[in-house]
Amino acid sequence: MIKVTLKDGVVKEFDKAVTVNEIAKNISEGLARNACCGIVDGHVQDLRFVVDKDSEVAICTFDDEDGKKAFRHTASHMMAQAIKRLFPETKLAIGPSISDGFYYDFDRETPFTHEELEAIEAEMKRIAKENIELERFTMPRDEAIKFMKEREEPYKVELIEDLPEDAEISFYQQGEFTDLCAGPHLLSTKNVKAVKLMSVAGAYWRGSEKNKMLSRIYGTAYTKASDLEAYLTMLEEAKKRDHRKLGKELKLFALLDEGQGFPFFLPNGMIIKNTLIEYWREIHKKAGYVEISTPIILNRQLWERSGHWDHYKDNMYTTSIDDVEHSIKPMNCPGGMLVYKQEMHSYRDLPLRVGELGLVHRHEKSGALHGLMRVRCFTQDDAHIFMTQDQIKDEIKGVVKLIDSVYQLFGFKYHVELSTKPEDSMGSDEDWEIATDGLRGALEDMGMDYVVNEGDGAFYGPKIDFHLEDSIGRTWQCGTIQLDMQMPERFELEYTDKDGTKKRPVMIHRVCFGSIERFIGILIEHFAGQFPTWLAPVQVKVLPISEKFEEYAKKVADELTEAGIRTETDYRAEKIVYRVREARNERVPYIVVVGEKDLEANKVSLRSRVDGDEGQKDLSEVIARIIEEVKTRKR
RNA sequence: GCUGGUGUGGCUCAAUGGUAGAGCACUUCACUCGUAAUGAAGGGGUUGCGGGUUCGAUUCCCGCCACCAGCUCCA
Repeated sequence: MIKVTLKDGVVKEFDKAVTVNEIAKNISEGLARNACCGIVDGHVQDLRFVVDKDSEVAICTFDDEDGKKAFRHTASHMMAQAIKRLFPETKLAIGPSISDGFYYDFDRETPFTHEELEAIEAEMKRIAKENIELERFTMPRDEAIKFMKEREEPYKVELIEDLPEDAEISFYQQGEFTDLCAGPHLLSTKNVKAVKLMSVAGAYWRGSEKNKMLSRIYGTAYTKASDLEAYLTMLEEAKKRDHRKLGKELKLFALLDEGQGFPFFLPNGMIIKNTLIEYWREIHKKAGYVEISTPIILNRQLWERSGHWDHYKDNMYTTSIDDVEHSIKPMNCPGGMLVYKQEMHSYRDLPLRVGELGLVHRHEKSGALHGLMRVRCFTQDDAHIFMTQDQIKDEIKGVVKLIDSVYQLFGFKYHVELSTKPEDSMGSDEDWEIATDGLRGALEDMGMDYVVNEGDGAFYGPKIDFHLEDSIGRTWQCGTIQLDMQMPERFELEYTDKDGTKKRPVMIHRVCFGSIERFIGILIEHFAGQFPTWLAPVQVKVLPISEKFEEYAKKVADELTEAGIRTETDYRAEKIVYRVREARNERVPYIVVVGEKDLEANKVSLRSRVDGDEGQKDLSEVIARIIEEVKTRKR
């Protein structure tokens, strides 16, 4: 039973909770006329809905996604209201709620300064204090256009003009401010007090590069000041896990001016990269893959044949060899095709799974570069699977399982997207349908959750993408499975079927890590630099208490190294606390300290990253433990 | 590529229209130590690059470059 205070003060009880969006839908269908949601007095996390026609009430909480959206959407309107008060000449574009807050796009002669942002925030707080009620009303399309023309809001006029001619256009009004909006909103501005404007950035009108760039202000809002504080603290914490910061601190990789977007791997980073590759080879061998390596530079003719030249040449690096134009590979597939064509294939050979750790180069726009996440040269853990049409589903399932097992190992959360035929594509609609159905069918069979990304496929086929999160919740595409019926056609790939006729195989392009560089970036942020023992660049650090025990420390370190454990020593004439501190800052999983009492007992003192000081142990026990962790790839 | 912001020793940051300073790190010396910073001394910067204004620019102005946030893009 839910008690709700209605707008007119009447308390009603309901046994059914309905979400904000359901109500909003009712409104758009004309079933209800006025809907807002608000915060029930005394329970700031409860939002309420009032529908004035027949007093239907729906309730949701701020913890609901819908409730958060309504709350932050109102905050966004309040920001627009504040800006109209302070800078009346500003033109309004659009302002929705987003996952961690809201934004609003504005058109103004001069960009917003930091000081202006503070003034806007202060004005928003004033608007909250004024406790302004929000009212929804509608008018026919032509009236709505007139209304916004009078107010000199060209962007709003354009938005309304794009709506159907017979549409009833809804508006939300709060005091002197009225905005074109589908809602829903809070009942009043009064509870939107914990507001913070985060940043100003450019954003194209309607998301198109061809349009004018507007000023976008990002902000966030919470029902409680303490929640806002917690959010800001979380962001601060996340910054400490940034792979670019940790990459430098832990000496994993470097990004230098001498090669913008071309990462350098330092010895520590190289251990992680090589260890990942070792793991990759192991699981692929088990899954029935063979491995090849194809050249980095191949001639232009090949790229014309694959279609990459037509679709992608602006992003390819080119060079000339003996007056013949060549390109550095942006993808491995054409090389893979040529390898397939090296011999005749029987249906008995299929599916043929061919892996390649290929270094590819792509000219990404300078503004798109981001640490290891988006670079201009990276290693794809690629593979091409050649198969018959009736093997499609099983092969896709096999790859999905393989990718899932990789992500499980690290404890990654991920989401899956199915991307369909883009505008600029090759191949027949029929081929695309077969391919898309194959991918969708595999996902459905496996009961996987996925979102459909219309028109976002590769030019040669649809794809399933796996997205992983970084420390502040941005997601990056890592794994991908692409089904391709075009390349086999273009390269005239064949196999001999049971009846002796030549048939065309279907192929899958797929990666698990995606880019090893990006994957390492995600790993660094996920583990905050505290890699599982099997990946840690240094697994054990041996520290003698003082110079007197250096000899014993050396003996211990030698034994650890002999057992295949990555061991470092620190014999510097620094205090033991100092050297322990450094080893901890380096995120070394195990620290072994040796002094007088250890020497006497022929033992070592162990500190593990997980359990802290563990006291004296036999060295053989420590070795066995680390080896077991490495073997099982314990997290 | 676009919009905005930032740019000072290896790192984190301070200062100023009169040619730069701290901590950490590094080197040396002393301490010989029991689980997150022992002390002292020393070396290290053409203040991102190029112009302009000025008697004088690291500081003010312009251009470029790089980085950061977002947008666009990501076959």
